[in-house]
Amino acid sequence: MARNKYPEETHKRILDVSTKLFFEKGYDKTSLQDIVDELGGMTKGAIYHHFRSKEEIFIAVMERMCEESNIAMAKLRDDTSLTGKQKLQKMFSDSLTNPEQKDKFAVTPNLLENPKLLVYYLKMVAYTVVPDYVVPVIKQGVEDGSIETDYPEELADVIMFLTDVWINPTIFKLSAKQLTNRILLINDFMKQFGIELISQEMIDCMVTCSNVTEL
Amino acid sequence: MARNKYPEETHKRILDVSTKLFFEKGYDKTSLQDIVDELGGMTKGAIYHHFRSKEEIFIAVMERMCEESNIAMAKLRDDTSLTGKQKLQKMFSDSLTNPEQKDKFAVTPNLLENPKLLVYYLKMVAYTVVPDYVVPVIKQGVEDGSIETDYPEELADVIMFLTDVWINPTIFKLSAKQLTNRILLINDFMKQFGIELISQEMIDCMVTCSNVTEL
DNA sequence: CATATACATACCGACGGTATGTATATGGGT
DNA sequence: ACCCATATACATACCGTCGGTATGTATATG
Repeated sequence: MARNKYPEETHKRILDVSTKLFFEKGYDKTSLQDIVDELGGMTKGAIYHHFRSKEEIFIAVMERMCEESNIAMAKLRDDTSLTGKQKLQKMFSDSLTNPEQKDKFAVTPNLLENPKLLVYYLKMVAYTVVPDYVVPVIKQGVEDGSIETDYPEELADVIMFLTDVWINPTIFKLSAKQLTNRILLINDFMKQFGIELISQEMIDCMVTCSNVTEL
Repeated sequence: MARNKYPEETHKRILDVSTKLFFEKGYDKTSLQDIVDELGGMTKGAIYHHFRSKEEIFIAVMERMCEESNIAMAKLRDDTSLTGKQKLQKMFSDSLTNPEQKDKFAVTPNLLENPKLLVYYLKMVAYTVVPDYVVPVIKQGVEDGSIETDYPEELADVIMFLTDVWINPTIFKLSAKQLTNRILLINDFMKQFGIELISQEMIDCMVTCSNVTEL
């Protein structure tokens, strides 16, 4: 039993199992033995044939997960039929309803108990999503007159920080009421820049869809 | 060589060395052997006599570090000679100039490379500083008329989140210009609630005092 | 002087990672 | 179509280091 015909299947299975465990138990608390056990009848040798380290598995897991949403954001950014403001609103609503990502993060008990994942997420937002997707959209909004600001970079950053981190129930446990209030506060903030990011129906949707702690 | 006369000295030395290493190298990358080596002529037995685990050392390190600033914040909160708004402004300026905390965080290359420390910091802000010190101050501000908001809890949270996390150069690398812009944006935001958190001289002070990356 | 304390020493299983062995799928020559 | 050298896809055995524990021992203390 050596030399499989379809090594890419094995590669994918390792990533699938690792994804599940990293999100369920956290990176630190997932050992390579855990991954081996979950793979069923495969050994550490197989894993280290496909990946050079546990860290490399983690990176591959995260990159595969982000790929899809990044493609979607790039498409939205390059869409020529929408104003900057409309794109920003769509970005926000998409981030709330992206089913695949939500499913994966749903099994994470709390990102604060999964520091490696949290840090990857923060870096991803700050160093990729903001500069590559949000800043261009806001700059477009400034040009087409739908958004008003003297600091497009900083505005992009604070928007993503508030919407992706501060009101993220995967990071901070929030009751439905707390989440609603936070969203209302963000909305007030955004009005300064001519943006109503969130409609009332969206707030209702978020509160019901998100895995908030019930009162 | 057994049974020291002054065990509390040993206890303190372990905390001192651990503090240094946890901030310099990060928690994960600091092994107990590193601590033993840095202690010079002491063994793991000594450490495990004073602490039950590496985790417990970390908690003791962090609690000792936070103790002082928490006492200061409690004093400020219970001061009867200031309005809520004035207290909030002082809290903010104090957090920028607290010398002891700054010294310790200054040696940290980047909190994003020190996930355990970052998470402790986030939890500390969200679950202790905000509810115990900032919310009472804002509620007082609402009562004495110096602050206007319908959501004191959420306002307290977003203020600390923006000022302690978003513009924290220990977490996100920022150039002097980026930091200035972020502060201006926060200031605009705060004006909605009748609060000018930051004066121009404070901005200058922050930018020069903070360990920002120079252009 | 008995005891509790403040350590030192020796040891443990689990961890991430490596070195090496082996069977088979693959591609090139005939 | 067949053979064979080679690269590949693993399995097995092993390594140093990690956090943590069990035990031994000298000394301060009451």
